[in-house]
Amino acid sequence: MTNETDPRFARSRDAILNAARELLLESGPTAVTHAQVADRSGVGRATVYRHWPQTGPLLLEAMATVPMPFFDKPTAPTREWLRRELTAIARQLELDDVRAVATTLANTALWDENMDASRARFASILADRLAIALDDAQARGEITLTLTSRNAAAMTIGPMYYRSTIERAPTDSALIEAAIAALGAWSTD
Amino acid sequence: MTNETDPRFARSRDAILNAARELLLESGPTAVTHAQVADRSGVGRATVYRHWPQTGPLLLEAMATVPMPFFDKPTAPTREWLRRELTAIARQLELDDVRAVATTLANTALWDENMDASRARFASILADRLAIALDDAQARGEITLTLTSRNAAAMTIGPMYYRSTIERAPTDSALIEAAIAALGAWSTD
DNA sequence: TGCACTGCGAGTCAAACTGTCTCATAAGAT
DNA sequence: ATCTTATGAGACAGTTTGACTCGCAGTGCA
Repeated sequence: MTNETDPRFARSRDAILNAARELLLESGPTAVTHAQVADRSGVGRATVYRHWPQTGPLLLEAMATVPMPFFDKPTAPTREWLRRELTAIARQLELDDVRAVATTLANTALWDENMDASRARFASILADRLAIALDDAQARGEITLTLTSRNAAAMTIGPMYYRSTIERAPTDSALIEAAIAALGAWSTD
Repeated sequence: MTNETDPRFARSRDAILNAARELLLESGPTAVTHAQVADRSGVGRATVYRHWPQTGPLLLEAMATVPMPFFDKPTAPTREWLRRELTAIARQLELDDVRAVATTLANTALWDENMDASRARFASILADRLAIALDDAQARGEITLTLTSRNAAAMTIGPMYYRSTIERAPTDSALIEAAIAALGAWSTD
């Protein structure tokens, strides 16, 4: 049967995933078909079927190859860390492929349960990491939260996400600062 | 040729649009094909082609039949009006069809310029209305904005949009209050 | 180096789907 | 009552889809 370690297998797999990612970025999720992926990757059509009999999982794995913005391990002071992270996320959201993956995830998840699981995983990683960082910061007296820490992700990423996907414009630093300030009262020292 | 006022024409058109909207809601934008719309609407396949030779414009018009949340005409006091409007938008975002239209718009707009024009129109209506209302409120001394009024839509709708489309959970009132507070310093009288 | 293994490309094939056209019908206008 | 015209049904070629073959060649092992 299929040997996962065979270099030929790995080569085809990579070529297919690359082509799928390119197609998603250039023409959207509907362009990720067996035929188009085969053409683009130079791999035979039958080979694409062998690796991914359904295009859904292929699209899912292709999306996973795009590095998505996450909250890195928090450092002190939390406010500076948060500012850095949010700025990085804002910059990421200006990249075409990140926007493509994010909006495809949000949209496809409404009808595809595998995609929905992926969305949920992504959302909870972001929410968890930020909540932990903020709870720690509060414990250290850096901030007095006016918001549940579970609301922090929506409050900070939400505006940037809306700005880049609906308003389709870059996020300015004023928006980031306002979001940081909205989390609670930061101690000024 | 085609007579726009012919009741037969209007009947078919309505049936087609309804079927397209239902298909979008149930199975996503890829389900809006001539064949499926014809089946669902009970209209002949040729008739669907006669009305909309391309499925793109059909999807666009079908989406326009879903009532999307907008900022209504502002009333005083602005803070109460804003709270009411945001609460209404949050409730709208919990409806499946509104979420389907919003995320389909954001996603499809990345590759379809007609969809992108629709997205831009929608975004600027929201941003304009809110900006005008807030500038007026500031002129009347109700608030001192800490944010450009152009940033207000992203700051207020963004968190709710992220919450409903990425985190897939209802918006609580604390999130709305925090967003309102983040706009600036409200006069307390 | 030579051999056995197995993933691969190319091709075939039926089924389904797409887009276009024709034609008889009946709903609607006059 | 008669003319107009949107419609449904169906035919049709061209394309796409998904499932197979088969000979070939890259790979691991002796």
